[in-house]
Amino acid sequence: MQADRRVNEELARADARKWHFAVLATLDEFGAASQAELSDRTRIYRSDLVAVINELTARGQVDRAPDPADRRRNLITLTQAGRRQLRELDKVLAEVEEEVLAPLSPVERKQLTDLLTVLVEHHGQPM
Amino acid sequence: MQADRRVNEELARADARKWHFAVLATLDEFGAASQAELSDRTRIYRSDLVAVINELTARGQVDRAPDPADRRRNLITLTQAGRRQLRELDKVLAEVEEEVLAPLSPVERKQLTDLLTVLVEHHGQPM
DNA sequence: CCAAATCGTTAGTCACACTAACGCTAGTTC
DNA sequence: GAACTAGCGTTAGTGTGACTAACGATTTGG
Repeated sequence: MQADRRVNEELARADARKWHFAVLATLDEFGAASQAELSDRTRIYRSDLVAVINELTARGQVDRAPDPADRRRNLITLTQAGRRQLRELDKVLAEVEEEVLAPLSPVERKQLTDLLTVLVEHHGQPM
Repeated sequence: MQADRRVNEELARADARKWHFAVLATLDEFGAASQAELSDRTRIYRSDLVAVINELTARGQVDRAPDPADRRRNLITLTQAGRRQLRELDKVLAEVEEEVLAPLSPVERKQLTDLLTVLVEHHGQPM
């Protein structure tokens, strides 16, 4: 919870929240996608995603356009500004991570992430 | 987040939330206390604690009475029903923990809790 | 004795998880 | 090709939890 609070604080200073980061990072990793795909990948409910995409488009960080191949869909695309913001947030989050993990040695950090990775992968989507 | 969701689900089935558990457990560990002390120990804001204590008294799990030694204070006391509920919640949470940590061996579980303990103790209250 | 601090309380904001329902579009079936 | 079904985006609303501001009552320290 304390780590979470620090993350939120620092993201706020960069005019962002966790959801914004999640969407930007997902678009960067998997490329342009519909809102439904983003919802699946980020675990953000499609109802909440609407507002997030609104905010990101208002900041010019993503582009929302109807998908010509399926007119029910919106295609969300990462813009240059979005890519810049993502790099910025990556930096911010790396700093917080360093701060949070400060008391652990490199070996211990690897142990911790390995253990947590096992947990996440074990109970995948459903749980 | 998935573990948190499971915890919330199971607590809800026992007619409780995380805050209720936190207060009951703290009263059990440190004995009767004022709301301000509970706020310090549980990290629940004193403004939110009011409602939690209201709910716990409504369920008969704690008792709220003015402290004769300092009439600004309310003394919160664990009742028998509160102790019973705490034991119940302990059981529920142990089950969820077992479920969450299922893929880890006993040694790995100890590693994980040790690492997390280091983190929590390193950045104590402030952070 | 008076000012400052503490305590409980009320009211309100914000982030995020989650549900229900509606209109639109696409694919399927008869 | 009409009707049904399913998927998509959107709106509105609920509940939990973190956090702030302010107020009346009481206690404490100079």
